[in-house]
Formats: sequence, C-alpha cells, structure tokens
Amino acid sequence: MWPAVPSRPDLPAFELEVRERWATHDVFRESMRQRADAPVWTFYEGPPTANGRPGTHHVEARVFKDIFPRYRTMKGQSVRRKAGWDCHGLPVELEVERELGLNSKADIEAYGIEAFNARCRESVQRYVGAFEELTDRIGFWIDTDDAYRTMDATYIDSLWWGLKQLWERDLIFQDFRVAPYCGRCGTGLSDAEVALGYQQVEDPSVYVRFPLLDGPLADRGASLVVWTTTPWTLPSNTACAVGTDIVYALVEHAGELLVLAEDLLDAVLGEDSYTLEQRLTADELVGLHYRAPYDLVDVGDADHRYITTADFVTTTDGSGIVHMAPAFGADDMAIGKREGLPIVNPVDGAGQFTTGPWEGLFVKDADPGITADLDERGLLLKATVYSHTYPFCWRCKRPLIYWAKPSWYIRTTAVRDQLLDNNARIDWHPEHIRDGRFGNWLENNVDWALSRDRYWGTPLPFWKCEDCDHVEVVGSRAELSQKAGEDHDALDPHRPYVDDVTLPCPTCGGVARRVPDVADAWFDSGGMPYAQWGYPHQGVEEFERHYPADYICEAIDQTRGWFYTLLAESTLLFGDSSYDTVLCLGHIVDEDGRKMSKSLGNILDPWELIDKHGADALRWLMFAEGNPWSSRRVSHALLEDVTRRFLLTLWNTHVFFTTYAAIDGFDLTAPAPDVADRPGIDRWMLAELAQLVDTVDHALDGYDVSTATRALERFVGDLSNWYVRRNRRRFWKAVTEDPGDKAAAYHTLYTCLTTLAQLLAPFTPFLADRLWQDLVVSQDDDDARVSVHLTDFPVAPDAWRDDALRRAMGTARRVVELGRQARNDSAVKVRQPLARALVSVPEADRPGLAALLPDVADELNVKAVELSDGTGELVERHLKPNFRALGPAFQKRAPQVAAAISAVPPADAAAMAVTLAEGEATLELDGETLTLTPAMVEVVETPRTGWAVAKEGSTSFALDTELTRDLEVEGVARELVRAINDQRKAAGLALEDRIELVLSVQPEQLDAELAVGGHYDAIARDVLASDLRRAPVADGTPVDLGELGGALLAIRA
RNA sequence: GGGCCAGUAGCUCAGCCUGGUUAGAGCGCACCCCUGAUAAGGGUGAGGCCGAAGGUUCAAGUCCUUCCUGGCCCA
Repeated sequence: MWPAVPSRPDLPAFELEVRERWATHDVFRESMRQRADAPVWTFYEGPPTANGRPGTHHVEARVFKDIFPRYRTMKGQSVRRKAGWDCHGLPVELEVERELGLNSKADIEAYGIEAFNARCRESVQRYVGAFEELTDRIGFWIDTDDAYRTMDATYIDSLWWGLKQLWERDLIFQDFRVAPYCGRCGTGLSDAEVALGYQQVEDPSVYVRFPLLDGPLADRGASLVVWTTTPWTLPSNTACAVGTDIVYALVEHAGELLVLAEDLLDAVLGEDSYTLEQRLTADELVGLHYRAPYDLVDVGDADHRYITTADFVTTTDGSGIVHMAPAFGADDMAIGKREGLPIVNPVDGAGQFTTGPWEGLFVKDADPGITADLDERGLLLKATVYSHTYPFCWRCKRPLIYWAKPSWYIRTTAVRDQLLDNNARIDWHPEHIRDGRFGNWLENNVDWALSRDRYWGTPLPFWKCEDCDHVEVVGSRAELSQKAGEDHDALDPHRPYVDDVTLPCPTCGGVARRVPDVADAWFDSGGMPYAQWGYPHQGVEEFERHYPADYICEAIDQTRGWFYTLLAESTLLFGDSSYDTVLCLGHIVDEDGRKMSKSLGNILDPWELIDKHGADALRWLMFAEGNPWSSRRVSHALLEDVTRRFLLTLWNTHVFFTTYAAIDGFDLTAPAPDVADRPGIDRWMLAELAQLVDTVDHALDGYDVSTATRALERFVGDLSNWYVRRNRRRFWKAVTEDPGDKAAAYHTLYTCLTTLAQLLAPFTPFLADRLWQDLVVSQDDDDARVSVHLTDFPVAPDAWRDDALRRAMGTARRVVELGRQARNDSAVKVRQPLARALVSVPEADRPGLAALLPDVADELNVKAVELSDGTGELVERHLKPNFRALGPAFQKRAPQVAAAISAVPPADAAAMAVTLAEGEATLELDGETLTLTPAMVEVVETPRTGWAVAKEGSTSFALDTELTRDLEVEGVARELVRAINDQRKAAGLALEDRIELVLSVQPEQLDAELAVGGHYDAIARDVLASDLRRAPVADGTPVDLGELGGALLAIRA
C-alpha cells in the first residue's frame, strides 16, 4: 500500500514521529552496530559547558558535528560518537557565586570550598538535560550515555598523568610573571580569556613632573614630563624609559624647565606656549636619577629611579618618557629584569592597595585620589582623558590589572617549531586559518599560563615541601596513595579533599603540601583525546583506536581555545596533532547581520525556531546558506524561505509520486524497463542523478557542504520543475495507453526520490527518513531497510551516466526558454497550438538537440519544431569571434582580427562557414591573409523570416504565429477541456472519478469541425468522461470561445 | 596599530584558485500563464560602472598594488 501523503505537511510534527521510530527501532545504535567491524573514523566532541541554556549557536556547531559522522557511517565506516561535557572553569564558579551572593574569594572561603564546589558540580549538570533534549531534537546523533565529563576522577587522573609527563621533561615551571589579573575573581586570566573582554573606555591621562636629581639639568631645576594612563602604578615606579632614536627637548614653559620628546611639545604643552632651550639625545638622559612622587614601599639599597632605554617607547602618545612599574606591566618587568630593578608591589590579590593613603581601595578606584594628590603637591602638569580599549574581566566585567604573581607555566615555546610543523599538516577549513590566524598565533607562541588561583577545577598535582621547596608531581590517585602511604584510590580529586593529602618529602623528609592552584580549564578540554578514555590508566585500546581524530568542528572563536590546547597538548605529549581535519564555523548572527546578544534583545531561542519550522529546516539553513565559516543569518523569514524553496519543493514532488502511485496501484516488484529503453527525459534525469550522487559524495568527502547543498537544491528544482512537470501526462494517462512508458516514468521518479532520501540523510535526517518510510518501508518488510540511516551511501550505476544527454537537455531547455519568450512577445496563449517553429543552435549542439525536439515541441505546444541544418534559406549567417582561441594566436592583433570576423557580411559568412567546416578558412586583413581555424569562429544563425523571434547568444528561436482554422479548432478543444476540469474541481471530484458530460457548442459549424477532427473523443478521454452527449444543456456552464463562438456544458458524476 | 576574512541585482549568495569580451541562481518586485501537483505549479520582465583607484595582459568580476567600508581576531 502506498501511504496517504498530506499535501500540506506539518514538518515539525513529522519529525517527532520519525524520532519516535528511531527510538522504537534503536536506529542510532543499530547504525553503529552495523559498522562495528568497519574501518574506524574518528570524531572528537569539543565539550560544551552545560551551565546555561543551549542557544542557536549550539545548534550550528552540533549539526556540523553531526553531518560528517552520518555520512561516514553510510560510507561504511565505524564512527563512535562519544559525547562530552566541560565541567570546570571560572564561568561555573561565577555563576555559583552569583547564586550564593558571594563577591570575593574571601566570601567563598568563608562559605566553604567543599560546599562551594558541590554547588559548582550541581550547576554544570543542571542544563545537561536541556542540552540532551535539544541534541536529540535536532537529530544530532551523539551518545550522551557514553559522555566523558572533565570533572570525573578518572578524567582528572589522566590529566595528572599528562602533567607529570610534562614535569618530568622539564616542560613545567614556576615563574614570577606579569599577567592579566582580575582582583575581584582573584585569578589571572589566559590570553584567550582576556581577549573576550576588551572594551572602549576613557581612562585618566596624566602628565606628571619627575624632578631630576643628577647633572646640570638638575642644577637648573628641570623636571621630566612622564605620562601614564594608570596613575595607580605611580607609587610603584622604579625607572623611566626613553627611546634611543627620539629627540628630546629642554623647554621653558610657564616659568619652569621641562624635558620631553620634541615631537610632542605642541601636543602636551600647547603651541607657542614654550621656549626651546636645548635639544637632548636619549644618551644625554640615560642614567640620570629623578625623584618619583611616592615612597610607599621600602626597597632597600637597590639602585633605581633612573632613566634607561626601551625600544617600545614611541612618540605617538604621551611625552616620550615612559614610567616603569615592573610589578604591573609585562614590558616593565622585562626591563626591570634587565636592569635588576626592585619590584615595588603595594597591591594585594584583591587588587587593593596594602599601604599608604589608599590602603584597601581597588587600585583603579584610587586613580582620582592620586591625581588630586599629585595636583595638590604641584606635581601634576596636565590631566585629561584618554580613550582606548582596555581589557575587562569577561565574566565579572571589572577592569583587569596587569600584576606580577607567581604562576605555573607550560613551556610551549620549547615545542614551537613542532607546533608549526604539526599545524602545517592539519587540513583546515577554511584553509587560510592555518597560515593566517592560527599560524601567526603559533609563530608568536608564549608559554602557557597553566595555573588558576581558584577552586573548581582540576587541582594541579604538585606537592611542594614546606621545608626544602622540593616539588613532587603525582600522575594519578593510585600514585598518590602509594606516595602518601595511604589509600586515596577513591579520593574525589577536587578541592578541598585533595588539599588535605600531604606527602612526606623524599628529599628532606619534611611535609609536602599541594600547591593551591587548579589548572586552566582549557587544559581539561585540550586533554580530551586521552583523558576521555582515562588513558593511560585505562582505555588504552580505545585511545589508540581513536587517535588522532579524523575530524573536529567548532566555531572560529576556538582557534586560540580548543584548537590550540588540543594541538599543544598532543604535540607536547605525543608529538603530533590530535586532529587531521578541522572545520571552523563562523558565528550565527541575526537577520540584520548583528551578533546575537542579550543587550540587543535579538537572541533567537532554538526551540522557537524548531517548533515552528522543524529541525530539518534549521539544519538545511545552516548547511545551505553561505559558507560555514562566514557568519550566517538566522531568522524566521530565512527558515520560511528554505522550507518553501527546498523542503516543500521536494515534498510536493513526493506527494505527486505517491498520489498517482496509489491511484494506479503502482507495483514496485513488476520489472522496470531497462534504463536504456526509457525515454530520453528519463535517461536525462537519471544522468543528472548520477552527477548529483558524484557531486554530493565528493563534496562531503572534502567537508564541503555548500557545494553539496547547492547541487541538491538544483537537482530538486530540475526534478520538480522540469521532469515532473513535463511528464505529468505519463502518470495520469490510462495504463492501457502505454504500460511500458508509464512504468518507466514511475521507476525513474521513484529512483530519484529514494536516492535523494539517501543523499539527504546526513543533511535532513528526519525528512529523508520520512521519504524512505513512505517510499521504501511501506513497500517492503526487510528489517535492514527500516531506516534510510541504515543504508549505504548511494553509488550511481554507470548505466545512468550520459553527459552528452545532459548537455543536450541543457540546450533544449534554453531553446524552450526562447520559445516561451517568443510566445510571450507575440501574445499567443500556450493553450493555442501553433504549426511550426525553427531553431538555430551551434552546429555542435544539433545532433543532441534533434532527439529532444519532440519534448521542445510539446512543452511549447507547437506542432513541429524544425532544426536548422545551417544551409536553409530561412536563416542568415554571421560570424562571431571566439577570443579564447584568437587571443593566443594573434596576441595584440586579436581585437582587430575579431572586428574583421564580426564584419564579414552574411553572404560571405555562409561561404566561410562551409570552408571552415572543411578545416580552416582565410580572412584578409590589411592586405594580409590570415588563417582561421573552426575554434576561432562561431557561426551564428539568425532567422530571416517575419516570425516571432527570440535569441540569446548563438541560439535563436523563430515561431510561426499564423493560425489555421484547424489550429483554432484544436485550441477550442483545449479550452473546453480546461473548462470541464474546472467543473470537476468545483464539484469536488477525485482525480480518478468518471463523469458523464453534456455539452453544446455554437455555432454549429464549429461543433461539426470538432466532431470531424476527432476532438470530442480526445476531450472525453482527457476528462475521464464515460459518456459524452452533444445536446442542448438547460442550466449549463457557459464557456467563452471568443470570436469563434461559445459553449454550454454540464457534468454529472 | 597588526593579522585574517568579506564587499557581485532591493535581499541572500554562486562565479575568483585555473583571465576569454551577452556575469548567474534563489527570494522579493511588476506583469502574465496554467487549472489532472491546485492552500500547488509555471513563464516573462525590470533590476549589476562586480567597493574605489592604479597596474599586468591582446583580454580583468577573476591576477598584482594601494586605498575605502564592514566583520572577526589580536595589541
């Protein structure tokens, strides 16, 4: 039985039905079981953090993660789909802090680390259900029951192993470093995190006098003019830097002597407000001491507060003299180390002053007080505001400070060349990321700041002796038990439990305690290739089977996140890249191309989109709209668009097929005519299908969804708009008329639809399977074919391939377009048959087109379409130059030769066409004889008749619009058929219902002509009239036949 | 300030790697057709100095340089 297929589908409702079927038949698992022994193809899931509701951007990533594993499975590979969850990290802590109303690390510690971490653990599981539900609804086949969680003890065991490996190879070290730091969160931030929080702000811009203490300038009472946008760092000043190539000036300004860069005099002091006393080189300034404004911290005897040089000093801003505070700037620290300057750090871990008048104040909040103080003491020369971008904490939105703090580092710089080498072998999509964004970033690799002074994370397995500072690194809980001499195998490795474990120091016998830091959560996710299996403590076989990944996919913001940490860890631990191919997605933006953000209020909830349009529509939009890596728009309007444009076009074709298959009781098992015996249009459609299969297969093999979706959209358009429309009559005509032809049509369309279902399975898994159910499962009890997702990806038989036919049909369709244009221009309705038309196409296209002329004639309702053979009197010939051939042959003269070719008069052109056909022709140009080959010239024909002509390029169509009486009568017959079918529809009859028909046509002569021409028989056949009476009709429906007459008709079921 | 990407019809995008002289599609719009896919289907048309300027070339949407605009990433 062929199912009843609704012509107006509720796609989201169908998807839910399909999902039920998948669950009932356990299709997902079965699809993997089928391939259990097949070659392995590996996908790694980049774990999302489930501490918020999943958004539309998650859908994007997840459908791209889904499509290639589905494709690979259908191609016969074994694809394990292990899910994963990222559980640790500052975002989780901040969420919990908000819930608990905690504001600082002190608050957390007062609340208790144990209780706090318990809340964190609960928080990251809170939305797992929401993620799983959405994952399921969008058809992302990933095994959430088999998910790894970065907070699991076995996972952490693996990370500890990784860290120990690095430690043993001297790739982990502790150093005092200036790093971006959030005083509120009490932690340093990775570069990636810092990158998230740049904002345009206005900071104070102060110019401060630093009176000189040495040399003649000091004797004259001169001061340096020092510029800073962070007044709070002034108490920590230990030096000033000048640029070696910069010219400085001593000037008299408002009664005092000042030193600053000459180029900046006007900008800082104002034009004409100073008198130049003397130019100074940097060398003349170096070594001079000065008096800094504050002495909050005693630095002992160390020499400091003198002028030195630094290459980063410029004259684009400020005064050309840079204030140095090594505790609060990476550049400053570098200079400080070079000069052996003391580190003056009156700021604590909360970002607050520990001493002086601003003790207890967050440093940034002290800026106004310091500025006022400088002013009062006569040290402030000038204070304005400076607009620039400044980093803010990406979660708590408070300004970051750069702060010197002891941290643990991974020495990634030691493997920089290897990182570059491994990166060069990764198949990046898009390609430019490899050498561009990612490659450049690797070139400038800096050591990975690993430690975070926080609570909810993978604790660093470093135990440090209280007495001798010896560091013992532990590679698992088992090893911890062994070293501690206590059983910790079941320990929750999180804080605070792990903090309570002490080890005896193997060097001095003292007590070793764990360093308090946890690992950057990026270390967790970067370690998933091995940690997801618990490697090497367990899962060794799984790891080896699934390393490296064939494919990973995330959004572009992961370049310096997951893409980097995966590569860094695998390079450090295993020497190679843990992924071969990476697809880098662009961001999802709203209808106007704006980023979706809460503040703009333009966030689209994925459920709203899916409930309304369905998951397939959303998936298709993601795959088909633009490139995966450019930002793509999502909106209700766009979803409606793809639904109508693609999904419903396909659906309508499906409805057409099943409707007639049901009416005819089409029997699939009856033998199908050989492809070679089917009509040209069937062979053409199958040739296009073969081409489509190749295109989609090849595109997916190369991770190129755009090419695949474009080809699929084009094919579905051709199938619906050309094949089905051209062949409707073959489906509705009586079986007895031509059974073989009818079967050919059914089988051809059936093959197209079922193959499409398979091709679409990775893209739109719901609709694909629905088609499969309606077309295959309904006709077949074979369990193996219970779902399209259990089938092999299609391979086109060679018997389908016919490129010549594809080209010929292309020509035929272009000719039809011209024919329509000609009809349109001459205002002759399509229903009115015409006698003849004449077509001219380039000679190469003639043989192919000849076979398809009946189709052209039928489509255009013309009795006979003749193909000009290039010699007839009805056409005139012109020559058209072909530059592709002329260019190389004639170089600079090509344009002249081309002009000469175009100028050949029609009479000569005809002769030349003949000569050319025999090999080559000659042309006179400026008294010189040139030899032309057929490739250089195209012979173009133009109809010479007075007919309605349409042409495009070298193709033309001439339509004889003259009507004979016979044609008019036939037109009337067609008009009557239309009117009768209108009545059938008005009467609500089914397609296959038979009717009795009564009609009377006036005048009598027309009636007689219709009868003599056999038109009444044809009408009766066309409208399924079992009886047709030509008799007066009492209450008949009038039919206007224009000048020719009129009719009255009545039908009865 | 640096890196990368993008700029083609009103809109969304192909085409650019591999140069060839009428630059395509879909949507939208206007007009029209069809009425046995009908809450469907189809046609025709209008609409482009291919971001700008230089350069290379017989020939540039396509290659090169510079610039402009927008986006992303980084400082």
